[in-house]
Amino acid sequence: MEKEAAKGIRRNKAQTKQRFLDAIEQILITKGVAALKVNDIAKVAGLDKKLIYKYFGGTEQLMDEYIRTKDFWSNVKGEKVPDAITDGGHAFVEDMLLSQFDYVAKDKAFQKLLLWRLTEQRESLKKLTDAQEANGETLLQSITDPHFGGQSTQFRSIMAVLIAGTYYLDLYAAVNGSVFCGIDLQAEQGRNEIRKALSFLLQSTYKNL
Amino acid sequence: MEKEAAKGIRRNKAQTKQRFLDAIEQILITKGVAALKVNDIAKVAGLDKKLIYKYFGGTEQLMDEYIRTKDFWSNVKGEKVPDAITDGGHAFVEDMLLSQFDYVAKDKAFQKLLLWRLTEQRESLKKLTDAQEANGETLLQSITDPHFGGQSTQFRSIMAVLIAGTYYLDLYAAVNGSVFCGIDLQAEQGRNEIRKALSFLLQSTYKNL
DNA sequence: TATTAAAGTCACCAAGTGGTGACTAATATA
DNA sequence: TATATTAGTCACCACTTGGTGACTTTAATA
Repeated sequence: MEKEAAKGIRRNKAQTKQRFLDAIEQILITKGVAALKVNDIAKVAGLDKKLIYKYFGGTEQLMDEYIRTKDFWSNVKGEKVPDAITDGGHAFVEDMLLSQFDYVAKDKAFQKLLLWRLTEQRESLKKLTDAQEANGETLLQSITDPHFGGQSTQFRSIMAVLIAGTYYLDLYAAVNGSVFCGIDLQAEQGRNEIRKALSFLLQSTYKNL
Repeated sequence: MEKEAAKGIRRNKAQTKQRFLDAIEQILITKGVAALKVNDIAKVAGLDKKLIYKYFGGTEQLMDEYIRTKDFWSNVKGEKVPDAITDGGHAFVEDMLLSQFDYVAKDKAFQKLLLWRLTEQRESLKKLTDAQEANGETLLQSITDPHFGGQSTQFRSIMAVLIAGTYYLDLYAAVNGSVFCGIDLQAEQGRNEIRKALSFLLQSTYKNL
């Protein structure tokens, strides 16, 4: 019983597993976490739910595998650390912050993941969080900590506020009337105001901290 | 059939309705929105679910009434606008921001409401949002707009980022390992760093904008 | 005290939920 | 080609879900 190495044949375990993972994402995006039920997942995947138990062990494990296998780093990947940093990472951090603001706005699945993480404790989500933290820690240590020295913790707190701010605003914009503090978060003009605010706050930090 | 004016008697419609509303809050706090099911609500309230349909029309309406009747303004109420403002509202806004940061951390029910609002579109939640916006608008127009003049929109964007930041950090702290950007959001020390960050960013805004 | 309206209970239903055992169908190898 | 193995289907189960009609119990008032 050799594997067929996933050709486009009728019966293919790997392909079928992927179909379920795709179904998860589709439902997540369109209906949210609460709609992730076995019967519906199978319906969307166009396959029998029995296979979910056979291949993943159950819905929970399927969801975990989705979280584990989804690539959330495409936005960060492009951000290679420049060779020489002369501004304490100002330009780099600003770019990261702004592109994150745009990335989260676009990736509906990632939005749901953020929300999911605020709603439920789940090992696979915790893993994702830890990975994000570890990734950030590396950047902070290599780029900004040296520049801010004794104030590095204060800088981290500021970054926490700014990043948290972009997350919340993107999540808020996706659901509500989207006007927050009088700023229309769905309009390009409003989003530009937020970008300017982020840049301003970061600039002030680099100047005054 | 006169009303008994809600004495502590055995059969009392008003009291019974309140019991259901209390049950909603309890479940919301302990298990989250997803756990708001008719049978469970009735069980927690210690009454028959039929009464939910009789008195409210159904679970949906009961939830709506909970959202409508809960007082979310206790944190803002204390914040009476001072008579004379000479600092462009700096002290007032700072106090508002910091006390909001603490209020949201404490009120578990409000946290769930914030989350709910990011998860689902619901008329009663929209109403709550609109009320918040209207309230904020009044403050912005009377206090900060005059001070910032042509930059008032930019100031609003900054406030949006800062408020959104406190919301997200409080929500995040309530669920996860609670370390965000290397800051421990459950430890008093970490929360103090965030407070300092908020104050610093606001101060910079008042100085440099 | 008898009557009546409302408060509250209970048994029951239909639809949806997660989950499984027994089956059929395809396919790799002996 | 025969056979074992795995992919995939299907019918079915027990339980939970939202929801209701028929009932009993309380208590205000004629």
